[in-house]
Amino acid sequence: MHGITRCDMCQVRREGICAALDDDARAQLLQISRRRVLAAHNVIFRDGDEADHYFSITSGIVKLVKTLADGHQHIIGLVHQPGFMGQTLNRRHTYAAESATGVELCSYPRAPFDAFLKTHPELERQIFEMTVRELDVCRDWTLLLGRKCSYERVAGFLLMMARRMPKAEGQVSNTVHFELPFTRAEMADYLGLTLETVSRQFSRLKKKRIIALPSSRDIIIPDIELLSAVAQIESCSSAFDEGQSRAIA
Amino acid sequence: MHGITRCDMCQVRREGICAALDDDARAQLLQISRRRVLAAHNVIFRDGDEADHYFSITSGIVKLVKTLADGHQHIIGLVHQPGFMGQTLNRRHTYAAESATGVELCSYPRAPFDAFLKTHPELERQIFEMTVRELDVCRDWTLLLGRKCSYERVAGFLLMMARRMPKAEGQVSNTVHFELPFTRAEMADYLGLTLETVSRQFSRLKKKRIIALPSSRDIIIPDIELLSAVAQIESCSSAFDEGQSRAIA
DNA sequence: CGGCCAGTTGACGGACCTCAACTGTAGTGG
DNA sequence: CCACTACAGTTGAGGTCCGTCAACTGGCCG
Repeated sequence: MHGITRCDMCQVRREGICAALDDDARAQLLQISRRRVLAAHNVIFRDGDEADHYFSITSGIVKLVKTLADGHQHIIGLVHQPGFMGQTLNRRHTYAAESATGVELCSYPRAPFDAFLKTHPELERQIFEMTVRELDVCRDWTLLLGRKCSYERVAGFLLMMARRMPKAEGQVSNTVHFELPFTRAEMADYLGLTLETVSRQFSRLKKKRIIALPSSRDIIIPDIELLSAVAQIESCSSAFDEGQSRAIA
Repeated sequence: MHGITRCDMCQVRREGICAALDDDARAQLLQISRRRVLAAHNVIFRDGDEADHYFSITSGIVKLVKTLADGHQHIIGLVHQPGFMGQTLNRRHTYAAESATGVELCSYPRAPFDAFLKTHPELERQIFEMTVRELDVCRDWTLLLGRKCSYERVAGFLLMMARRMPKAEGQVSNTVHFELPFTRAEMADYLGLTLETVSRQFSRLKKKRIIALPSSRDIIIPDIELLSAVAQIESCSSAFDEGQSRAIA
């Protein structure tokens, strides 16, 4: 009836918000959507902008950023594909969003999307569930920021990235290999550290052979279980024992 | 038809989840709800428990707590009245909930509540909005934990508490007076600090006359704007200049 | 009174920040 | 081809904020 739409090519049409919709509803939503393809480091919206659009991330990673008065940035969240942004009760955004990698997204003007939501409770349900998941992730992050030392934070970050990497077919090995789409400074802004500290912890992880770094963005994790153990250490000093881990007092 | 129900006495029936419901629907929901009244420091659910109930907090404050392997606790969130808990996609809770103050709540078994939700999208919408708000709060908290020094964190915490205090009738002054329902250790667990550091920052705030402490739990904030300024400082060292604040380089 | 707990304060050390120098890589243009 | 620049990243030296350990105070209750 509609012929081929861009939805048919979409990587995430069986995930994300569209997973909740049947073909008809998706075609209807398509009417009010606008496709955007962004290179890395482009602004999607700014802190203080009118929150007049919703966004469905179909490819890539988006940074949610607060800029402090002294110019420092803090990344309060990452939205990976398939993701959704724009749920807020405020009239204006309280943080900025920019593409961390190349990003593809569908944007929806607020008013017609809200109207569509009213007639499609299954979509609202889906967005609700995605929001609940984000809240869980955010709460876990407060634990990392509040209670972990720099070594554990960096390990935790790499672990999160590794777990989000699509597994190769029939992948069973513990080895993960991926390219980091972030600078040391960006990771620092996310981890509540400085870029120097992040770099030092990379060096430490490398020295202990928990990761290998063919180049600075090229991460090989020989054994993800090992990395996971490092990320969960709860006594900071034990991270500094070479080899044996000390019992916790 | 039903005569007087306990909902008629409820402080928050015009807020929280019940605000979304008309009298009939509320009466219906009442059928599956169970009222619980808890003193401070009682467990509502434990980390790892089956997530088989939802909870609507009608009075008091609930702590969401993760216990680490070394016995330390971290408070990942507070739920104030009117609040809602239990939205999770996991079969089991990933943190514990316990009353921080005296708490009154309505609990709803998961299955019938979910069924009720299906027929009352306005309630789902309400819970969704409350979840979005919590996500916003949680993201702001990551900024505090990731980028603020102990002085700012304690100020930020007091500011949050002060803002949640119900204003007296026609209150226009900048003065706020309330009783803290937390020990220094609990605040430390929330702020990612130690109880000693929290205590030191209380002393500092007191010495600078930003707060007054008739007793250790009795907080008087003479000028909330002043406290707000302290909480938003973005250069840590400037917090230590007595009197003048240094320009940020 | 004595025990217990919350809270305060001090001394000290360590993890992380700041400042700085240096390396490596990529892009530009003579 | 080789400066020259620009930027990401690494590494070191030194200072400081905060955690650890400890002693002390004050209130409460049996």
